[in-house]
Amino acid sequence: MEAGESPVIRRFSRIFTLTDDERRWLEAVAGPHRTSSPRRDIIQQGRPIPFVAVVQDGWLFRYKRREDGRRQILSFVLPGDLVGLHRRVVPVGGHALQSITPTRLATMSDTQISALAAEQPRLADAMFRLSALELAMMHEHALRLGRMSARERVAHLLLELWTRLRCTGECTSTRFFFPLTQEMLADALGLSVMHIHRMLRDLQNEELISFEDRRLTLRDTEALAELAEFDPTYLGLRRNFALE
Amino acid sequence: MEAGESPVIRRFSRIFTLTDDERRWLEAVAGPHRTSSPRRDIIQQGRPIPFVAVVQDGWLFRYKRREDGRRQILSFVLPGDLVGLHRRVVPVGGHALQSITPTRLATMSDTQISALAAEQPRLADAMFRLSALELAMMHEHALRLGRMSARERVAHLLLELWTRLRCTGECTSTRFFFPLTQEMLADALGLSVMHIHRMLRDLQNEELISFEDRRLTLRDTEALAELAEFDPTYLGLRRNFALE
DNA sequence: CAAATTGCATAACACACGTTATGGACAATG
DNA sequence: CATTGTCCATAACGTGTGTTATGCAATTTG
Repeated sequence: MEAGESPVIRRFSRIFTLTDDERRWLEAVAGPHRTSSPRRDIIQQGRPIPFVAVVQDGWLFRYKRREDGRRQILSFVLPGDLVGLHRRVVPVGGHALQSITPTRLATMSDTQISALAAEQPRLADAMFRLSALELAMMHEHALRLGRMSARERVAHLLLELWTRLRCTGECTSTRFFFPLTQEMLADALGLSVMHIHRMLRDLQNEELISFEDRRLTLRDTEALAELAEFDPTYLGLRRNFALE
Repeated sequence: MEAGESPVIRRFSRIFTLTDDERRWLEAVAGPHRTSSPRRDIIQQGRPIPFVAVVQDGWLFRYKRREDGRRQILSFVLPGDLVGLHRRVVPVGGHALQSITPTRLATMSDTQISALAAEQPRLADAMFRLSALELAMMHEHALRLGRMSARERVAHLLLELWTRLRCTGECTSTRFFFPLTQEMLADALGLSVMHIHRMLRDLQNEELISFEDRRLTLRDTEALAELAEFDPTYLGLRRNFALE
């Protein structure tokens, strides 16, 4: 895995070894780039999905909002992830997509997408696999929300984010840039801001994690993984990937 | 929508009008049928996905189990639903599939699946749409688990099941066969059995629902929908489908 | 046909987590 | 450069939901 490659290529490289042709195709597919400042709704709930794109840079999240204002964050979207993939079959999205940091998306035209299956069947498979992975992450998210304690939920989510970042080379140690607010964590994990705060304080006091600046350090990944029963196989990685 | 048709055909008919050719293809695609008695694991967590199939009859659910024995039910699988769709790209499943009632599955061969895109592009699209729907239901499930009260969760799930059953013609009134135990509801909704019991008792006392035999009656669907902010558009149906 | 298990029910008690209130550091804004 | 808002922090208190115990009818099992 070379430095300087786009996150998509690093992402696909995890699935299989890319041929030069496929590599070129992936580099060429990126249509016009769309940039966005932080805290902008890029796709709105109940509105048409405007494009298919690959995240080149930045963090985002998908969320649903209830009439009374309560918000549920469904998933975090990191560099190398795809958005809007279901545009062709479900033109109107049931959830919104919001940027957390400044972001850069590489859009893909509808014609490129529909030509994919015929021209690059292995890449089409890889995309299918990525969308299967998205479902698998939602399954794990349901497990977190339904059957984990607050403490476990926090630890589990932090480990998932760390693992996904390492998977595309966005992170190479146990410290990484962490732009999520406590409110976002609360809305992702089905908890109150107060309680997220308590859990983060506890984990810090126990020296399992620490914050400096806007950076998070996982000080004892094994203890965290045991605490949360974290097993990254659902991310399409082998069991001990997190402990390398 | 005619009686006696297989649930798959009724399901696909909701998406678009099937040609005679497509109808024949769908009827022919059903390979060997697999039947199962209640409470059997048909697919096991961490084991290869043995086949792709359409549910012809019966209720099932997908679930994950934690090391300490706690269980999270991810989704309920009803007649007309597809299972094992990701087999080709993710051979090992991250969750199990269990039958609730006696079930009948119509399996589809791998060659049929891979020929689908070329031979029946509209059916392939419909399947893609069904898998997008599965993701949308997981999103709604996350919303239930993370940001609804126990009372709302119960009402919302009952309405979802009712709507899905009506969608394939399994149910035509507000009363339907309901094989879920309180334990299953608890494990689906992230609650304790005791609390599910409390909520069901309350809803019964308020005459919003009632049970006779193993049949559930929704006595006031509008009140339930308002209570739970239920809006079936995420099921690919128009907003007021539930109130027809 | 016993025996064991499952599903449902009621009650008392416990606690994990939510709510509300308040303040301070910092960043964004006019 | 005030001003406003955001994010984080600490504290006291309230409650929705979990836990444990127990019984009984219906079902499954040997």
